[in-house]
Formats: sequence, structure tokens, C-alpha cells
Amino acid sequence: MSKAVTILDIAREAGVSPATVSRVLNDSAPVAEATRKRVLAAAEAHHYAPNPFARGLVSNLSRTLGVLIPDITNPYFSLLFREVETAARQAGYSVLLYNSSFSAADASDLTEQELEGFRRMLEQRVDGVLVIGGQADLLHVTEAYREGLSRLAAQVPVVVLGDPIREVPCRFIQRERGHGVLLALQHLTSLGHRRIAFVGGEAEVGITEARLAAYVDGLSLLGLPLDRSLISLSDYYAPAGYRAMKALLASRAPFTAFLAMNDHVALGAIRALADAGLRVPEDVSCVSCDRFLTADYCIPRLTSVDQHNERFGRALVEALLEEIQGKPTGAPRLVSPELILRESCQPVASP
Amino acid sequence: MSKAVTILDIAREAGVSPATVSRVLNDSAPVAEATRKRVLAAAEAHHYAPNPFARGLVSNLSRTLGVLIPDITNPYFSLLFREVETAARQAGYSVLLYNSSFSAADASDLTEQELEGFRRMLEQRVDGVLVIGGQADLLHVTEAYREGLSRLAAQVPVVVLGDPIREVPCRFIQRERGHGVLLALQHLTSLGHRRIAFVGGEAEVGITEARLAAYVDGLSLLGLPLDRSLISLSDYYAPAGYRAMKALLASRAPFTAFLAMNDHVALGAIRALADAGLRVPEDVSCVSCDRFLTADYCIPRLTSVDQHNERFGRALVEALLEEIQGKPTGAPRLVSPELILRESCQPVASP
DNA sequence: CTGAAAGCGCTTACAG
DNA sequence: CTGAAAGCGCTTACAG
Repeated sequence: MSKAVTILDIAREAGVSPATVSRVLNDSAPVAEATRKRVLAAAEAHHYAPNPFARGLVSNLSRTLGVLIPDITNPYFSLLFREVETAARQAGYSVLLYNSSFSAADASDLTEQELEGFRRMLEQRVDGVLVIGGQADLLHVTEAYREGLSRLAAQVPVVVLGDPIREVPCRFIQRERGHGVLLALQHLTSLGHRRIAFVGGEAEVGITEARLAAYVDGLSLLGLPLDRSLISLSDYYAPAGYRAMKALLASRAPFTAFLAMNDHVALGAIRALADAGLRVPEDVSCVSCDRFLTADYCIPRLTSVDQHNERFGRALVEALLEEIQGKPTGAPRLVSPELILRESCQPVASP
Repeated sequence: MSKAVTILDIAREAGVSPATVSRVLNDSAPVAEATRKRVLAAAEAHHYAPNPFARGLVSNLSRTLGVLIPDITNPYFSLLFREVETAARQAGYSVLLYNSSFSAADASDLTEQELEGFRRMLEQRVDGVLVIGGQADLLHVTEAYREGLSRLAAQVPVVVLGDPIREVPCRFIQRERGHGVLLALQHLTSLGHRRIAFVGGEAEVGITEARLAAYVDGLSLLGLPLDRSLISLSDYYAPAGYRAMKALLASRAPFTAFLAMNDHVALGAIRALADAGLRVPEDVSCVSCDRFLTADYCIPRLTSVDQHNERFGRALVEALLEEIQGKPTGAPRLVSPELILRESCQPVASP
């Protein structure tokens, strides 16, 4: 590999001191226009890029943001991440991604992975950290996690997508998560459905609790009875949706429609219905949340609440930049959920 | 933010010189066991993490790998990336991800995004770069891209997933991409299909050309005639699959089965068939490539060739580490494609 | 086995 | 507006 060109090379070429080159490149002090031009020309000619190590050593800044995510192959996270990366880049930051492969199934084992992520961020001296998913999504975190996150936040600005964790000095940002469920319930009841199941999600996870609460409140708001046997939890992927629907069918609790935690769960659930000889929407209607990429091409096309989660990515980055730059804290812009009507709902069959 | 602890703090605490601390921490020279223990204890006690800027300034190493990817929300890339990140981490490297949002549709405009990615990698002084997708997937790249990639490779080890580009000093790694198509064709012909369409993919893209070539060769191998009107290209997402199938149907060329470039394309194509009143597999059989996450839950479940692309991620990282460490070049381990039989194929209806 | 010292490539007071 | 010099926190010959 060829040796990189340094500020000294540019200084020599432009006939000035390295200090002046630095001033021109960082626009950190007035420099005579003629000098300035010579410096810029020299830098350009040699494709000069300041050494970030040297720069970091004095500024203590890496121009890098760390992002902790459990699983980038989950479209919920990858959509969010893409937005985060774009926003970060536009603000002049690179993004270090750490995939902690966290799944609520075995929290104790995997806490270590998240702690390792925290450590990495510290080692790499990122300028700020975004924590998305993992234990931050849970109602209760382990003590080790609390400590690790606190230590991290003591040394670098941290923004967490989630509800505040007691005594942890991060900035927490949470979205409104119940309104979409209400939209879905209203839609289903307007079609005459009265026995509406809730499928997917895990207990102990914030989003599940929030949506479940909205489900319970929504039913009462709409004057429908709550039947706990219509709630079938699992997790957030297609196999889980399949299992949850199987369990629901096995319970023989009657229902004419269901709410799915997301499109993958919906897919699995619809598959389970099909395997039981039930069609969507002819026999059962379905509204899903968190619309993913291919929902418009499934059979049936999924009616889904689009939470516009990905737009939230930019808000997260902006909050983090505020923390880094110590600027005033604007409240994150809210993005309203939107019910996308497709084919998976139909008026309830008259009994 | 609290001021970080430095090697001097540890040296003082352990009653040794900073040089000795460095030796212990890097295991770079013999140190008396007693001294060693004191140093380690002090480092531990203060959660000491060496400053990567200072370290990088002398070593010129960042312990960071750069990964250039067009779109992390595409499951093909996110599956690959997850494996890359895991392998990199296990080798002690962090990963900087740059999303270039490249789509072959408007190459000229987007070359700039990829060049910007190259520049970023250089600025950040990553220890090595992995180039995945984008123009690297194309049969022909722009001159600007060639120059940018060459300049990058002149300064840092670069591994490209793709076919060699003339005069560019990178290591290129390519997979075998035709065998899966042959498996699919054999399966379909064994079911009696003789008019098999090819749906999805773009001309000018390597993988499309490779699979198309395998399709042409496979047909002749199996003694079937080639009918160009059964080839309907588009790109790699569900909407494209939909359009491609619509076009194929509009052409009225008869076929009883089709090969899809990937599961998203298959989904779109099957949707288009459904909208035309045709069922899979009853009316038309389908084999897809590049199995994605939810293929087992679609209606119908997709029969698909699993290329095990994600396993390739580790091979890429290993190749890059070899380039970085200047070690001998092992040929990348090959991963054979595997035909996953599900529900989307059925014997051809007797005419 | 251990320490003193130079040096990596920048930025930033301090002079002028 | 510009330069000389110190210093950021490490690592690595060089001595001993």
C-alpha cells in the first residue's frame, strides 16, 4: 500500500506551514484568499485526506456514530437502519454497526452480547451511540445491562429507542404505539367483526404490552367484550405467527378476525389458517402492523398499519446529534400511523 | 462526559512506565509475571481501553473493516452482511457500513454514491474494504468507478464480490452461479414441464447473465428448445416480478412453469398470475432462487434454490483478512446450491 | 525485564 | 494573516 500524503506534504507544496493548511481545511481561522487557494489546490491534487487518528488524538472526535441493533436481517431493523445511516452520513458521520443478535428468548445468555457491543463502542471512541432493540425493548432489563448502559452513557452521548430505564443517564425516545391498533380495530368493527384475536408479540416486551393495552382499551372503547382466550402471543417472526395461530385454532375459541403484530407474524398466521383449510379474508379477516416490503404482493395482499418506523430513524440521529453538540432538545417529530387498506379484510359473514 | 483514563494513569497505578503497560496489554515483549499482574489489575480496575487514535497514529491500523453495500434492506444483502459482521467481529474487527443505494436503473447518477463510499473508507482509514453489490455486480462498470476502485485498492486491501474488473488491483471473488438453475430445470422437467419461462433479473448484471446462460445451457442439456419469448427480465424486487409476469402473460407465449430470480421476484410473479386468475402450482409451477426468510410461509410455500449466500460472508471476510495480513491465499470454500422442495411445483397437466 | 525518549500527524494557543 | 512549538496518547527502537 502506498504511503499516505500528510499535511506536511501539502504545506511544503503550497509553501506554507502545516498550521495554515489546517486552518484552510477546517475553515477554523481567516486565511488570505491567495494562500487558501494554493492550499486547496495542493490538497486536491494529492487527494489529501487528513489522518483521522491524528485528528482524533487532538479533538477526541471520530466523526463516527455507533449503532447497536439485534438483527439487521429483520426488516423492521434494516428499514430503520437505512434511514439512520443516511441521516448520519448527511451530517458527516460514518456508522459503525454492531449486530447483537439479541432475542428475548434467552436474555440472560445474550446480555453478554449487548455488553460486548457497549464495550466496542467505547473502545472505538465513537462520538455517539444509538441503541435500538434488544433489552431496550423489554419491560425489564438485567442489572448487568443497566450497569453497562450507564457506564457507556457516562462516557459518550447515548440515545436509546425505548422507554426510560431507571437511573440510566441516556436520552430515551419512544414512539406512540397504540394508535395504530385502534385504527385496525375500528376498521374491523366497521366491517362487523366483534370477535377479534390478537396474534404475535411476546410478553415482557414493551411494544407487545403497548399494543395489547391499546387492544384492551380499544375493545372497551368500541363496546366489545374482552376475551383473553383470543390473545395468542409468540414473537415477531413468521414461524411464531404460525405457532400462535395454530394454538389459537386448537383452543377452539371462535373469532372472525385477527390483529397481527407485524407482517411476518401475519404471514405465518395466514399460513396456519390455510393449512387448517381457512381462507383470508373469506373465512377470517386480518389486519397487520409494521408493514414490510412485500406485503403488497402476498396472497392475500395484507391490510396493515404502517407505523412509518423507518422515518423515525432520522429523528433518532437528530436527537443523538443534539446530545453530541449539546444543542437544545427538540421533541422528536411524531409520525402518525396509517392504515393501508388491501385485501385481507372483508365484512363478517352473517351468522 | 468523564475524561478517559490513559496509559499513564495505569502506569502510575501499577508503578511502572507506560512502555511496560503497553507491552503487557499488547503482549508484545516479555514482562515479569508480577509486573504483568499489577498492570492487568490496574487496567481492569479502571476499565482502561487504549485510545484508538493514539494507537492508530503509530500503527496506522484502525481494527475496522469497511463494507460497501447498495441496500441493507434487501434480504440478500442483509443476510450476507450479518455473516460478514459476525466473522469480522470474531477476528477482532469492527465494521463500518456504507449503504450506497445503488440500483442499476440509473447507474450514471449513482456512481457518485459509490465513489463517495470509496472516499469515506479512505478517510476513515479502515484496514480493509469489502465491496458487495452495486457496479461490482454489473458486466460493465463506468470509467469513474474503475478509477475510484483502483485508487482505493492502491491504498488499502480490497476484496470485491464479483468478477474481475480489468486492471483493478483488488482481489475478486466470485461464486458459481449456474448450478442452481440447472437443479431447478431438472426438477421441473422431471415433473414433465417443457415450456419453462425465466422471470426477473436485469440484463447487464452478472448474476442475470450467469443464470440466463445456465438456463440456455440447461435447456439444451435437457433436450428442450429455447424460446426467447419466455425470457422476461425486470430486476430483483417484488414489483419487478409482478411486471415481468404481466408482460409474459401479455405476450401470450405459452408456458407451464417458470424460474424466478429470487423469492421477491417469485412473490410478485405469483401475485400477477393470481390477478390473472392463474394458480401456482395448479396452473403454473414455480422454482425460485436465493431463498429468503419467509419463503416457507408464503401461499404457496416456495420451492427454491438455496444458494447459501449468507455463508459466503465468512469467506469474504477471511479473504480480506488474508489480504490485510499478507498471508497465503486459500481458495474460498465453495458452497453448493441446494434445491428446497416445497409446494410451488406440480407435475404438468396432461394436455 | 524495564525505562527514557522519539515520533506518529494533526490542532491550537501563543507570538508576531 | 501566518508560523514555531507544544501536546494529544500511544508504540517502539535504543539503552541498560
